[in-house]
Amino acid sequence: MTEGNNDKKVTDRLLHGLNPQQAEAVRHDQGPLLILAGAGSGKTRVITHRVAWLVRVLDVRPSAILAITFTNKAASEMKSRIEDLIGSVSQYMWIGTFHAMMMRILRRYADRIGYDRSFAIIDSDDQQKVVKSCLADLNLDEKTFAVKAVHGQISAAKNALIDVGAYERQAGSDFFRSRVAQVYRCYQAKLKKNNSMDFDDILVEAVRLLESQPDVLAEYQERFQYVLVDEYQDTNHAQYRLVRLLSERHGNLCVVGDDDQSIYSFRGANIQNILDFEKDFKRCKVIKLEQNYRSTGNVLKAANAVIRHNQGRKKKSLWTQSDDGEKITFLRAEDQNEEGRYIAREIERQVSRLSRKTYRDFAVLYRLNALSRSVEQALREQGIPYRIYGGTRFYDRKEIKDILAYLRLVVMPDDNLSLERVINVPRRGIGSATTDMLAALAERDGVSQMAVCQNAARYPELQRAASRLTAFASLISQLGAGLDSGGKTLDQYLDWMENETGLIQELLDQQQRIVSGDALDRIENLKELLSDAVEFENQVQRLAAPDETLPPEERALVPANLRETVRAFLERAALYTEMDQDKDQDDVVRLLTIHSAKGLEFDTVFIVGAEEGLFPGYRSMGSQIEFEEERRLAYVAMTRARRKLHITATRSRLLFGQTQRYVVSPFVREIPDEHVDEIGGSREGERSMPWSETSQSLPGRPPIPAARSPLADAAAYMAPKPAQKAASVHFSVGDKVEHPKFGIGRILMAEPVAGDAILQVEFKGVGTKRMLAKMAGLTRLGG
DNA sequence: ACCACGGTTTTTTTT
DNA sequence: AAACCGTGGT
Ligand SMILES: Nc1ncnc2c1ncn2[C@@H]1O[C@H](COP(=O)(O)OP(=O)(O)OP(=O)(O)O)[C@@H](O)[C@H]1O
Repeated sequence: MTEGNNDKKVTDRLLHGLNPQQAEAVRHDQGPLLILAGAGSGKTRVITHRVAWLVRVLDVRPSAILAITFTNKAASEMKSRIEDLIGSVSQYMWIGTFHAMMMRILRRYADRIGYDRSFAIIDSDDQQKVVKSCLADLNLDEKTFAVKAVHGQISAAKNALIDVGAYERQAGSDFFRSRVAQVYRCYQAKLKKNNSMDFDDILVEAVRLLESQPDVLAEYQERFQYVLVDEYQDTNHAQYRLVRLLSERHGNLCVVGDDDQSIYSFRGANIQNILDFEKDFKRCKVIKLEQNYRSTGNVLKAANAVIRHNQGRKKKSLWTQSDDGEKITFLRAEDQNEEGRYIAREIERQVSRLSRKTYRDFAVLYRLNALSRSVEQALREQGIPYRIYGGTRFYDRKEIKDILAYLRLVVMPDDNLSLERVINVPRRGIGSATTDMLAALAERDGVSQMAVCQNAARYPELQRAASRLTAFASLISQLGAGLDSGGKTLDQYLDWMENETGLIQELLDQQQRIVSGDALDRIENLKELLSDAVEFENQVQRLAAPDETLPPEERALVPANLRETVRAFLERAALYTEMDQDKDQDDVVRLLTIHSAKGLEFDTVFIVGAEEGLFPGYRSMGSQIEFEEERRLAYVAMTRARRKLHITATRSRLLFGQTQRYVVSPFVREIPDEHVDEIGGSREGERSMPWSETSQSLPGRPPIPAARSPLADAAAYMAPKPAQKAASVHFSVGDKVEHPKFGIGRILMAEPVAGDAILQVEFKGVGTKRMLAKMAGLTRLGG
């Protein structure tokens, strides 16, 4: 098949908006291809167009294409761009993260390597718990063997594809490592017994599956004629192995990346993967892209000047056609409050001006999540809508994890980890003595803990606790019945469950006793999960629509009933972050770490906390390797800006409970003077300038906190907030109501919460109760 | 079994 | 500063 056979219009369209090097990369046909290029040079665009080209011009079957992205968000963007280019046949392609793609394979074949195909993915929280219980089993002291450190070792080993046996051999008689090896062994055994994998296992077990099952390997090797990997500089060894395996048959592997943007070594990413690609894949073609389309001159030249200080990188000469644009503004602020106020004021100024900027044009980037606090506060005071990404994922909040654990328990009753999580949440009088016994009995009889609960009466050891355990087991089966009884949507089911389990009631009680100030937030989060479920079901329905021409193999993965929808929902909760579901059109300022900003771009970027010790972090300052990774991080941060870059540093900062004095980050000092305007002091040394000189260019003393605007309040929400169904709750204080259980009562208080309302109702002869209006089953009595 | 208290520890970055 | 852990009283 040659290009000549095809309509010139099609080829023109697919090459439109590409420079000659990009076009060359797109048109490349057989054999390995490395696209090595600096920031903003259109690498991602090349992958997208190349995929379209393969299908439209080279007549490659869409299902023969595997495209790996770094985040789920990047995957959905790529999907929709490709769909724009070639239409809905793009549905047949595999586009996603390594983890998401390997899950597809594992869901089909995990039984070949000793898992049930419905295995669960455990999150880092559960990972820690398992490590802890292994440490306890092995009588290892958590002081000497810090849970995080041990888990870090295990995770690193997995990323490097070192299995338990190999780790044991390597550890030899080394005191620490040999014990870690024991924990590693125990940890894997426990996961397997619980039919679970952790995040790393998704890759490791996929490798093991492919390497041990020749027919499975052959199937996918045959299938994937073309494999493309974006952000290749941040792949780890397991991912490298997967790429090799999957592309081996056809040899059409295209990887795209920038060694200067390798910033995930803490997660096992190996920059050598991209540096050695030419050696690794013989007859490899290398294309460099050198024109930057993203940033204005000053931004780009400054970033180039900084990254040039790194040793052992592949030299690139990035240039741009666009003019120099505005200089970078560097602010030396007195402290974090002034830094925050500067940002808030600057954003407000740009938005209210005629510069036609909107909030979504701005992003604030930082090295540590902890730095978001002060910025957040300043934005809130100015009434600027914003959203924070990172930190604790929405799905990782305690209350969300609790309800998800119930959900998992309903579809997989044998999941001991989930059972342990919720058996006493809310309080059911099942304490550690009972749970320990429960675990021991399950272990002894080789059954799941749920099975023991179901037959608790038959275990004399359980004594009086037996009835509580049976009650718990019947709660779960009752929840299961609700799942299969039909007629419910996912969000309705979740809503029902949140009440049935007593989780909501517990939070209501907590709120009443003012024990926990965030009980209300938690209720809101639980309600937010319902919105999330609505959105998820909509997506599922779109996929399941009869006009979607999915291949049978893929269609089998689309949930056909509520039970399957629940499984899919759980899987998404394990794999997705709020960033992945981000609606770009939401008009809010974005606050995120530099790591999570990789691959994104914004009109105006603020980099905060540019102080030595923070950025670069003091830990990295002893090692050249780590110091250079910090510099790459600076490079990534700077190159996110399209038009304007602000960098701020404080003289002293309150962080982690102490105020410390800081000097300006060396990376800032590496920017040539001609690209920078300084405010508030020099980037050099500590010649502390008299503050009064510049103070008029900055906001005055802290303003009296502005009334919190509703806009800001809504935006302070971490997760996207789709329109909630209009609450069908019109109760107001003083209404007379009837409750199915408590009888007649009067409403003392009504407080709106996330599309619902918390009611405080006084019932005759029963007392005061708190309940959520929608689920309470109240009827208003005509007065 | 649960809760309150006090002392200790934490802090990179995340698919 | 805030989150976490273990302890001892109820
Ligand atoms: N040939 C082109 N003409 C005009 N604009 C382009 C061209 N190629 C890419 N761009 C634009 O340049 C910007 C950066 O592109 P892209 O995100 O693909 O770069 P990248 O190399 O993946 O960047 P990074 O490595 O920094 O994530 C995008 O806004 C894209 O639309």
